[in-house]
Amino acid sequence: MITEFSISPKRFKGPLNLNLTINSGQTSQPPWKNSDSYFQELIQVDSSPCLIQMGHKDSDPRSNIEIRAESPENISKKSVERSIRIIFSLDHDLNHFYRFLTEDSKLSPTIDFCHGLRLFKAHDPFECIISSISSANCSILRWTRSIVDIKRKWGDGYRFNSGDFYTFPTPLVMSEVPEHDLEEMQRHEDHLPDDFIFDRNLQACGVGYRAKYIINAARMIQSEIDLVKLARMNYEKAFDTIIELPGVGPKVADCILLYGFGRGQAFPVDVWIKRIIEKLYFPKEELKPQEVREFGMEHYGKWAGYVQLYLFHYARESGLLESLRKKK
DNA sequence: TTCCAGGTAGTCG
DNA sequence: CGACTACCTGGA
Repeated sequence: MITEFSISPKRFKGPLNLNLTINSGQTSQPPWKNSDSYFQELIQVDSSPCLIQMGHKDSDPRSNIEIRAESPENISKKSVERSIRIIFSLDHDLNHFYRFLTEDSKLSPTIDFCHGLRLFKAHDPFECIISSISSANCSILRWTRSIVDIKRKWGDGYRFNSGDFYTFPTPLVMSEVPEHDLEEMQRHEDHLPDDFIFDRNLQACGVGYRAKYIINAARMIQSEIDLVKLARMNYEKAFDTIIELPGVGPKVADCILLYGFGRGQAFPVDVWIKRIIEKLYFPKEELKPQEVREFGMEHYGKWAGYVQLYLFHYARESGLLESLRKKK
């Protein structure tokens, strides 16, 4: 079944830059496949697989967003639109946010560099959790490639005219994946072909020492940690719960809550955000990551997540990042 | 070749 | 607690 429709920019507040949003390295998921100025990804809509293809008409960010949804099941346009509005944060009022940025002279320069950048939220919270764990101490290029690899190896595949797409595997599937070559080999016991290639294990996806974290996190989500309940908890309770997962420290926990669960008050602090905040607000002193986190949450309130996103992207594009490099 | 990338877990004082 | 360090991997 195929559904096509468009969303007028009049139906959300403020600009949207799809390309910027999708490719800004947010740990919700890897970038969507880009083909011919349209973006594609397989998502779940009403628990059914659905290939989304979307882009601005004539690649003009001010024009309608054109959307095509294809699914083996019957899916309503309304459900598709609801999913897209969530993933691309179309219900967030960026005009309101830009007024907030303008009030702080430290933040106002970010607007020009980030015009239309929105939170790129998870279409699968579990994928976001594993992505965030994989991103720790790792380049964006590498963790995104790992996630794509994981989907191809253990996700459910669907074939469309525009290519093959895969879901992210469930916690149950991930909890049973071999950690490394040795474990993969052991599972085959004694009937191994001579030309056997070890590639259906987690470390072969390039996640390195995080393989152990990922499998154990999947097991905990499978058994004791209920993501549905997590979504209903207040922030600190949810933070205390999710940080119990192996490989999840404060930065990753805040990323999961921001991108995976849409908690805008999250302020994930990595080394760059720490340096940027120090540079802008505390030029004479050095803060601890925890102090930067508290500063961000108190100072930026419900916009903390966006400020983090904008500061990071701004610093990266403006050259501020380079000037802050190697101080350690 | 050596270094570093959007941190975390483990150890030690 | 706070400070310190090892850690997979691959691109520059």
